[in-house]
Amino acid sequence: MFNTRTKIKTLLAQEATGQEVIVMGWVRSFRNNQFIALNDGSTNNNLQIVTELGLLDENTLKRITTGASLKVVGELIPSLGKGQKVEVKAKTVEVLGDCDGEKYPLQLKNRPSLEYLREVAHLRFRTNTFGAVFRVRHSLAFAVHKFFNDKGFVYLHTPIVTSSDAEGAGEMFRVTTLPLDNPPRKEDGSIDFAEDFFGKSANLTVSGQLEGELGAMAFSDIYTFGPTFRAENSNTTRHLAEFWMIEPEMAFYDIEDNMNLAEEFIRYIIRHAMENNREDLEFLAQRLAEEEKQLPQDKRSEMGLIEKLEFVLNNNFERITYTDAINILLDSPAYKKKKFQYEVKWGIDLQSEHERYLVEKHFKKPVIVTGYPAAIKAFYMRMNDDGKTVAAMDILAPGIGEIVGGSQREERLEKLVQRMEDMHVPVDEMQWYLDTRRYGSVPHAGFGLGFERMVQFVTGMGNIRDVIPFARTPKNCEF
RNA sequence: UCCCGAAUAGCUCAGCUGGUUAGAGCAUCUGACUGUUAAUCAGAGGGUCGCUGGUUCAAGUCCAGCUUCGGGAGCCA
Repeated sequence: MFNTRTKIKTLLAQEATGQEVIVMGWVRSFRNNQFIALNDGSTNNNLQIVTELGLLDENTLKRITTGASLKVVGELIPSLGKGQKVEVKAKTVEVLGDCDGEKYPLQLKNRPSLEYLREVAHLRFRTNTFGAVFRVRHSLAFAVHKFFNDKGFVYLHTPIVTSSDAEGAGEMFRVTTLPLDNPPRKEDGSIDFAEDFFGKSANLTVSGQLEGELGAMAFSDIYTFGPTFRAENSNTTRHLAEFWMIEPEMAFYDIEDNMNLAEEFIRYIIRHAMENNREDLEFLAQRLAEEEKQLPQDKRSEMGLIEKLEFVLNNNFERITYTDAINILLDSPAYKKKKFQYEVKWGIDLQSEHERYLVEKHFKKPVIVTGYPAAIKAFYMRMNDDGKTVAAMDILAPGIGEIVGGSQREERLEKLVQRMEDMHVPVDEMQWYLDTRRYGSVPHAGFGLGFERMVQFVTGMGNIRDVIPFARTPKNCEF
């Protein structure tokens, strides 16, 4: 058995009584031919390994370079130096893997930029920032499952490859095995997808919601948590071509139940990270604070990262209707001073600048907007009694914008079919979906939460490409 | 896709209104030192100035196109 080591996170919490320990990890720095800062990814804190002069031969000393991997056997003792509580006095040091200093792209003392690290994304996990980000990401993902599991939701795996293009959530990636240079064609010259692998045109999913509704009609409460794809040519700090989405769907829920669940859910996973990743979050808060020092005073956030998260835990989200939102905007000093680039009037879709104003200037906390005009929302959203608005809800977060989009679904068959026809959704292809409304239809609701945007919110990272291990964006599919 | 900005050493950046051999800090390598904490000290190596074309006696510097990156907008989660 090779792995008899103790992880560094565990060792740093132990009482140092000179007990023998085995540690393995990667060299972060090597000072004075004597002091190795070793990291194994279990925590951002390094373990100091002390090698007494003369312990190691010349050759081994030369091989202990930044990035090299080591196996160290030694005694855990109280540190003689000031920077750390405990350290390991080495008995043996074995280089497991060499790391050529001339070629290694990560020399951390250079404080490489986030942009540069994106180019070496295969190595960036070894930095403090990305170590913290991806431990927090893991923790949030774990909390997602724990939250829903504890409430009795069924984790339903909706398909990645679909033939349905009804959701209209965006441009889709086509999945095909047809030859690109010479596809089979029908008599009218169009491509004959009957000859394709699935016998019809297929795409990568843009949402698991419709399939999720099928599950909710049997299990009552389900959720999906999986990759989602949009072939939009979006070049922003908050869009990816491949991202992870959480989509719960609940039978016997109305729009208010839906909002309550979403709010409880967001608080739960943030609290989980706060309780389990405190050190990483404090490191990220520090990083963010230093980054913001570069900004002019008026661009800096009023709250630090930790305060912001605590604020979200301790304050209810503001709930307003779309109509209220429009009225607040029309009454705002920003509107009167003509600060908005886009027109404000009932019926428009809220623009980024409007959402930012509501969230960051007016309420200064997350806001849930409900009751959007039917014309600007998807076909499956339930029509309100006014005949003009639908039971939709968006949760807007400071700095990120829309983090959740959800609705109570239209459970009445005739109204749903009418909406589909009005919005040119192919009713014939959607009979399987309409069956839910034919056979024991019930009021139900659900929402979608973009996981990476949540990770951005919790870690304070400004660019969504820095919160997913390997970002897929237009013109970029490395690694 | 649109608007703005950027691209100079492995990294982070200087390089002014065009003018000899393109600089700094860090990293790397060599040596010294040895309880260091972004260790310190001395020395060395390292560049097709993103690509293509143009203007000019002369282009890292000016112009055009392209590529990539960053910020903002749209689309959205």
